[in-house]
Amino acid sequence: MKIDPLDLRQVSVFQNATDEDLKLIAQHAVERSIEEGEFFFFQGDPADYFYVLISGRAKLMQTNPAGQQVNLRTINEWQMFGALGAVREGATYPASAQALEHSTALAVKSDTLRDLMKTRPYLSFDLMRLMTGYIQEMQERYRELATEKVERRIARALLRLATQMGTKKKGGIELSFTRQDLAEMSGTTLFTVSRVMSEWERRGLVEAGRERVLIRDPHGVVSIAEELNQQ
Amino acid sequence: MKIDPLDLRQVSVFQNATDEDLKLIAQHAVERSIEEGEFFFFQGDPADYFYVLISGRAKLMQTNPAGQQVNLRTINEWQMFGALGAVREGATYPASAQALEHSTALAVKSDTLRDLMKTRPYLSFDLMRLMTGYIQEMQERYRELATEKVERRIARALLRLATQMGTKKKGGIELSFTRQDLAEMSGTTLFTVSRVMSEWERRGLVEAGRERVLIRDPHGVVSIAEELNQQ
DNA sequence: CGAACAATTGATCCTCATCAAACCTTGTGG
DNA sequence: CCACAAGGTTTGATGAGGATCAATTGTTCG
Repeated sequence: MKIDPLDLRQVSVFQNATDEDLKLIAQHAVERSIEEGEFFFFQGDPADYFYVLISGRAKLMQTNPAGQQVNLRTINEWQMFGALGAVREGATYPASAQALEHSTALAVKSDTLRDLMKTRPYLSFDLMRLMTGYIQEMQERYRELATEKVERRIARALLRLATQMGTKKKGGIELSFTRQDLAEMSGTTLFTVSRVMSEWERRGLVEAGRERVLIRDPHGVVSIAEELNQQ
Repeated sequence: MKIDPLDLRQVSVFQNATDEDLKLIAQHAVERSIEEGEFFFFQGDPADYFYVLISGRAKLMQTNPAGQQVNLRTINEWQMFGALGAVREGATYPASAQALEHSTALAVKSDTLRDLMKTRPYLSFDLMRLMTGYIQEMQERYRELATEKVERRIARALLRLATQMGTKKKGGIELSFTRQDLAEMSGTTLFTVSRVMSEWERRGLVEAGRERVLIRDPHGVVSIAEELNQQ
């Protein structure tokens, strides 16, 4: 699959890049395709490349020494990932990137971006904008995890997923993921997620299936996520 | 209190700045002193200024709609805070900054930094380095909160505090904070922190007092923080 | 049809949060 | 200098919220 360099402008960090910038980046890019379950990189690897996903879906996750995982975020087409290494020379990836389905990404040497940014402030700004977004999201999720009850956390994770990768179907918003995925996204276990989903189904908020959830009543889910006096 | 502009080089983001840069920033800076418990800014305020703490201590914290708080980090002298707004025009602070003691900070219009960065890539890089550091720390703390037990989280919070603001005394490392602070830092309650501290004191790891902890056996605390098979 | 894997459900147990009461420590004002 | 107030800390009792484990039931795909 050959990529038109100008397609790279869909990447948020490259929204203000010139055509020349994009061509230059494309020239330095290598395409990498991997199968479901395989990894683009592992936590701890030297962060010599950053990636742009051009097809498929992946997830960023952290693992603790005991092997338990948490999902940091899911990566969709035209999103950049593994870019933290572009800033610190000699850095290592702070998380692992695993394909959720057959996926293809462009790999670009971190130096390339670093060099470009030296003379193109708009690139730095757009990358910083992305970073501040991550910081805010992580801060929020941290607070959530520290202060909110599971049901609400699951509701939030579901809504985040819906905006990130939900597809509107008749009757609601369709999502595709396992209970395990959702559990890792909300800091709980697949059992708890399953119970909560069953309860929601009973209440008519969602329709659950294997690796699939249809949100019938988005407003109802929002009200669980937001409701104040969750005594 | 008048500040020598060159002192600003102690700020990590300004480590590579020229003398002229620093003078320019100093010219645009306003000094603000506040008392213990008061706020430099609140979560949700327009982020028109970034700050550099020049004396005292402060904390960054997030509050949820119900009023529960979590501590994101403590701010020490010559650290920058509230800088996320320097990137996004029209942004609001994602957290509140409260003084832990009488504190003074330089407030600088976000625009100033934004304009400087347009022509000084080293500033952008140093700010990005700071940001990637935050992202990594938040990712780690998020994982901790999702997967580790309280005792270990408290141990980690304690160690983080020790490196950030511990002072070596004979017999150990001395720290100054309330149980409540530590609880907010590790996502638990002051009661649990108190119990854990008592237990550690019984084991000879620490010596606890009012608003004060002396770490007698740092290695012992580390082993609690790291130990694998915390079955 | 069978194997592999996702999901459900029930039973049990454990970690912590919550609430209440008492205790210490520090600083202040009479 | 003592008494008292304010706020930090400790400790106990209790219970809820979820994790964990086990067994069973879908679902999908070769």
